[in-house]
Amino acid sequence: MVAPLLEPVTGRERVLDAAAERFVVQGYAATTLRQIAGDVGIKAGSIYHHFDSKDELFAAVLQQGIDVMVAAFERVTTDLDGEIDARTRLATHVRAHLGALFEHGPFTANHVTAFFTAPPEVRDRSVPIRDAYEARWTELLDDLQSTGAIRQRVDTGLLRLTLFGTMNWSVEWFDPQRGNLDEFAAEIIDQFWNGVAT
Amino acid sequence: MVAPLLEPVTGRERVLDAAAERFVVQGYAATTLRQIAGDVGIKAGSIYHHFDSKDELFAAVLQQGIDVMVAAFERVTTDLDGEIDARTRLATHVRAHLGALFEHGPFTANHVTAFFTAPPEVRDRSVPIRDAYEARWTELLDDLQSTGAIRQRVDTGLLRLTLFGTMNWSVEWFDPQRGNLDEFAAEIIDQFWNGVAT
DNA sequence: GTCTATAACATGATAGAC
DNA sequence: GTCTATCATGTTATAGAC
Repeated sequence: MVAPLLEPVTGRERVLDAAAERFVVQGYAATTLRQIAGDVGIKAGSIYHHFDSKDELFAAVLQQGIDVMVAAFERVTTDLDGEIDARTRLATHVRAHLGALFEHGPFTANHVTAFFTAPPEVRDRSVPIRDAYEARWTELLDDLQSTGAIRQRVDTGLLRLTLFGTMNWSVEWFDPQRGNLDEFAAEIIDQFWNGVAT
Repeated sequence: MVAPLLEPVTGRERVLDAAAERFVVQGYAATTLRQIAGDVGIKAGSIYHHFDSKDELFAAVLQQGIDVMVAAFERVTTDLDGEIDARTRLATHVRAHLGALFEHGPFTANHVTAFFTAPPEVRDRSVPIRDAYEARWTELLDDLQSTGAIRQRVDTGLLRLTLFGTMNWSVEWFDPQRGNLDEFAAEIIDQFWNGVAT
């Protein structure tokens, strides 16, 4: 578990942190503004000074989650500068994605556990936010294919969805306390890279 | 779109059908009992004559969805009797799973689109229901591995989760009106079976 | 300007009498 | 099945404290 860079100081940050915690374990519907307010030590109505609605509050949580994911992706891209081995590049980004999910607090995990607990309007509004991150993955996979490391027959769009499905779904069952994230990432890569057939 | 085998006759069935439709497009929280009651032509309170709570109603929808999935799996297993080609067996089951999701009404799709919109208690209570279906997949994959068709190094538990992630997530973006379900299933199998590396 | 409390309203889930 | 009542929750308006 990596501690947040800065302890929340403003009232808005405190509300945002409490909301992320509640949403990720209880989901959108089961979380009440009175609970969040109680966690922070204020009244429900006061939340409306910081956010226009429960929807806006949840959207802000998702936005911060994506910001963390994008930052993790960019950092790894920089670290990989000069690396040409395709499998290493893919594996490093997979590990970074899993790290963001499991090692950077409740904001990123909300995209998996709570995203679909929100009303459709909120989800729809979050799609463009996610697109920014997904575009980086599409670019990566297309690049790996253009250099010849990934078979031409493979649809990189489908591959991205497959990878995301595997990585994100793992939030539901993988326990970083018991399992090793490095080994887990390695297993996923082996399966995707080589296939399952003998 | 395959029509339901029987038109709903009892009041309970009518409520269940209306609920499945509402839940799959609006999610759990955004669906009100008044909407469902209105669709059927009764009052909200009257739903409690058929179901003990909104939670129970949603759980019943999920249960029916799993029943359809299990039935589809069993039917294909029977059809495959004598088939020994491992890739064909896997591909046929993948196609059956996708068929259940896209061609058998709103009940099955609720397990993807609405499952996580429900409060955690409802989700937790549905896990055993899903386990019955997932156990059949585990058995299939283990069998394919024991016959030597799937590499020993592959974790069949992870493979099942990977396959489920890919197939279920496709509900969010695959449009059976535009795409061909047979070709889609074939692409997935190719990717999983052979891997993506050159 | 920034943050919060209070009170009131609308809607929805739910229980019970009929 | 309906009808009525109750309680929780999102939301708004208003006012008060720093």
